[in-house]
Amino acid sequence: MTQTPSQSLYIYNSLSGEKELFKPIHPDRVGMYVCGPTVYSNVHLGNCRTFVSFDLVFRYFKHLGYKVRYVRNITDAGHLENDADEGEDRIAKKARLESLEPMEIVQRYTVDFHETLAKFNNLPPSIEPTATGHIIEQIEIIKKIIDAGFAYEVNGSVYFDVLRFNQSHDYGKLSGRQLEDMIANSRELTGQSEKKNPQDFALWKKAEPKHIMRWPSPWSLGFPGWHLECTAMSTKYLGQQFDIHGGGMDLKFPHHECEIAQSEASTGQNPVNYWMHANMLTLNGKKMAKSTGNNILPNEIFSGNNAILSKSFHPTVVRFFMLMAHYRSVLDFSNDALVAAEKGFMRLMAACQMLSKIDSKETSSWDVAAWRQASYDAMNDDFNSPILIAQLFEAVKYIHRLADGTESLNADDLQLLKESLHAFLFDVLGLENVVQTDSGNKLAKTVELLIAIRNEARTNRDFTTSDRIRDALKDNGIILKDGKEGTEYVLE
RNA sequence: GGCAUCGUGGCCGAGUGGCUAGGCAGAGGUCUGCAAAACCUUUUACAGCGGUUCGAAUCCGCUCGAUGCCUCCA
Repeated sequence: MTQTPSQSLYIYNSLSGEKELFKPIHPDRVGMYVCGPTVYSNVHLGNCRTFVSFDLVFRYFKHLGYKVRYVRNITDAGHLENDADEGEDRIAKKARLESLEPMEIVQRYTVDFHETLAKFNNLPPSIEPTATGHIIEQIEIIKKIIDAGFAYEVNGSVYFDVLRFNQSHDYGKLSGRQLEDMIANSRELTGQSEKKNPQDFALWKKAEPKHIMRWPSPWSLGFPGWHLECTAMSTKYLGQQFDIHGGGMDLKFPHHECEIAQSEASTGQNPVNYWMHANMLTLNGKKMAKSTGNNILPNEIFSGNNAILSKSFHPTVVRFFMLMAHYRSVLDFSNDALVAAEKGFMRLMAACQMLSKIDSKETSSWDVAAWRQASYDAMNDDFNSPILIAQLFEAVKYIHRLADGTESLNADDLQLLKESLHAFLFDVLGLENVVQTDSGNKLAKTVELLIAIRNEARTNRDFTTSDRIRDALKDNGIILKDGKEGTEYVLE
């Protein structure tokens, strides 16, 4: 593989609100943490978009030659239904509703999560820790925060003292909020909270009698707060300071704001150099969310089993559709958009196959290196996959010209084009070539025989026979395409 | 109500001051027995109003509209 061009990668940092030159803490290494799912139900398509977005980031860093440690957690405890004072643990609730052990719920939906992301061709993270596997680490962090004076215990529960923290730190810097505004705008829902202030959040909760997930701690038999697990697991595997922290836009506040507060309170250090937030996938113009029912499941798309869909779609087409938008933009899901994406994707794949049959010439009439650099420039500008894809379609145009001889490439340039295109399509974007010709098996032999018979009939101007073969094959999902090089076929 | 983001041609979706984004659809053409497919060419933009500038989709202000967060959600 040829060397990649010199790179200057810029990342939009949510904390500063600007694109910043990426400088890793350790040369040639990247530490990245992304908030994973709470495994109490099937992942919906909106969830998947976030993980596809960060899979793109992961893949691109790897492609550039970085050694990447990608940590993505599984939240299997501590994520409350509601307000931290009264809410029920999401997993425990689901377990109660389905009469299962909480860990059966966790297992079922963790498996679903992995299977679904694998269909989208997401690479598995380097480490996938669980919240329940890191209770001890979480307790240790709570102790440090208490010792630093930024947390207090009430009736066996421990809360983070946001007001106290804000006196010496900036609570709200990530989400652009002022604590005074939050206080002014908060309405007391109930007067019986044991928290000092509504803005305080739980680090440890004492378990109610009905709460079956519980662990011993210095304060009570209980369970850790949701925000704490990510602080514990990210710093354990990536260090007190690491390069990139990602997650969905909806986690910016309060979840990520609280993570910053917890880290700064316990270590005195800002934990993350680059905060990245992936935007929402909408359906009917509204955010997909489990709680509102405004969502669509990946399997419904793969099977076409949903009223808004006209047909089924391959996972890689859905991935391509997602990557046609920038990760920081809201993307609206629709059948029409998917159909358009699919057609474009197929054209890309067809050109890719065409390229393998092209021969090199003495000279090059097209500057492949410049095209390649423009493609890298797109990705280096905050992972701008839509621009990269536009570049790939530019390459498609030239591949067609190479095929009909109006442009030419010498052997080196042709090789560079093949390697680059392949790398961008399959390594960086993580697409899969799903164009099926099925060559070599029994079906292929049969179809090729029928094509031969049909072409004999066409030569003899026996169009009744030739059309009969074409129509019959079409009825069985085999489409014939008559081209200059002969007749090819694709499976529907 | 507060904070933030956004409003681009029939649809999706890039683009932070001047140079064709791209895809899909539409139109014309090439090829073909016909069709499909493929390929080539091509039309329709920048929510509204005002301002800054030689010049704005791009900067500023206002208006209208949409979305996200402010309670759990990627």
